[in-house]
Amino acid sequence: MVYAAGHRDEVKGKIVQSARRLFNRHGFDNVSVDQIMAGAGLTRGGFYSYFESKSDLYAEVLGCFFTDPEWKSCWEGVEVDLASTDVGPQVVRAYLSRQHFEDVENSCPMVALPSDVSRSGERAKCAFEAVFKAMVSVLERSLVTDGRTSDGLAGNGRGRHAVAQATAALCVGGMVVARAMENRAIADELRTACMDVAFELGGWTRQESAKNRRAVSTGAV
Amino acid sequence: MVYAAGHRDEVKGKIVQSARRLFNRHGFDNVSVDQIMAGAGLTRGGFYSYFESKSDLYAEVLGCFFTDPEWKSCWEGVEVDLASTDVGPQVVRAYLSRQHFEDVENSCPMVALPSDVSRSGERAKCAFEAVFKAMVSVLERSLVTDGRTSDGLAGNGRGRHAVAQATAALCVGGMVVARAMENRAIADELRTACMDVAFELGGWTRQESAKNRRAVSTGAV
DNA sequence: TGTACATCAGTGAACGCGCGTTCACTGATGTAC
DNA sequence: TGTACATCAGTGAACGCGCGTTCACTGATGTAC
Repeated sequence: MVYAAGHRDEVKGKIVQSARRLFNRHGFDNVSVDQIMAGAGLTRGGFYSYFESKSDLYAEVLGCFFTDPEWKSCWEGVEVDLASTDVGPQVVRAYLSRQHFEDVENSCPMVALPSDVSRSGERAKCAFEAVFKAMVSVLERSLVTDGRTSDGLAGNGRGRHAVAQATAALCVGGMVVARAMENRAIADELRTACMDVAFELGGWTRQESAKNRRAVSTGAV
Repeated sequence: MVYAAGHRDEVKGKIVQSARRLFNRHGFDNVSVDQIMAGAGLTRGGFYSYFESKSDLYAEVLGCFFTDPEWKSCWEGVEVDLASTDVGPQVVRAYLSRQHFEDVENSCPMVALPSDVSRSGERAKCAFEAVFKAMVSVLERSLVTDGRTSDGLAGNGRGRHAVAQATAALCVGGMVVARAMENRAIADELRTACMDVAFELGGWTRQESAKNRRAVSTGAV
């Protein structure tokens, strides 16, 4: 054996990570195979011994966000403990954080690539859907519905799931819109507004929410 | 004068509309000048007597959504009466409707092109921001906050604005995510969930909300 | 009225460029004998 | 131990293609005289 076992897997991982960063920043069509391979420390010729085509890589890149059990790649540097009981507020806070807003390269693909995926094929859409389902599932588990059952929204299984879905859509939508605006102050305001409402939807404490608002405006989160 | 006055404006409008449909469907980079001009019944050569470059056209296309005072291009075929007092629920219902979900060509640019815009320059982002501000403004005017002032969210000017911003982000996010998913049933479920929560945020009646749910599931809206 | 000319929106061939993809080759390493 | 060979990850020149952009040209119409 000329190369160590696992060598190919390691190189393939480097290519995927390079592609992930570049796709997040520039979109699928504005990134060339040359750039991806250069980002992995290689040259273009080797690409096709690892992937069938550029589209093939695209699907794999989107999928890797889901297969990563820790979702680390989404919010690198933001601590989220999935085993914690208040994982919901943690996820919302991390998702709508200034860090996630600014770190485009390591962003959640739902924020960086939604319109690209909606124009793509089945594989890309399935990967996107899996990421969204995972987010909804995490939020649903930590929804606080006590005392809110009377409003008919969060009172049963269907309602809990619906509220979790909407909360996830609110987080994704808030970030997507914030990233597409020119005025930074309005983008910050929007993130805060979405965080407040997401906390209300989740039934999480107002203190948490107020803490978030301060954190967003001072840039600490 | 060889051609009638207004001829150039009319032709320019045709090019912009052709570009709008094509950009919405395929994104900026996957549409060629040839295709745009063909869609307007012309050939490529004439393009540069109307626009400085393809990017120039892009900014103009995004801007035209905002300058259109009726937002007709966003929800063609869905009736929204901006003078009506319950314009809020109307906008939410139209925005999250099956028609808007399916009619990609005539879609709101915030749903069809958000990640493209976030990678674009100042002009595109300003146009996007203007569309979002217009939507927030419409929603804010028809928020019902009576009886909700005690919760501290919608009790003052800042709160009303924040709730309107979050409601808009929820509508945009719900549609963006729905379009990027593979499973149509889950996309429908998500639209319904977002509509219910948006109605709750707006303080609009539950009957309206229930009506929406039926409409979504039967495809009537 | 008729002829020559001016105007200008639109045409389509051509240019240069970058991209996705292919493929003959390199060169470092392990193996056979 | 030494020599010839096999393996294969990675290289980089080359191909074909489509794109954005340019430009000399066309042809329909109005105007001058």
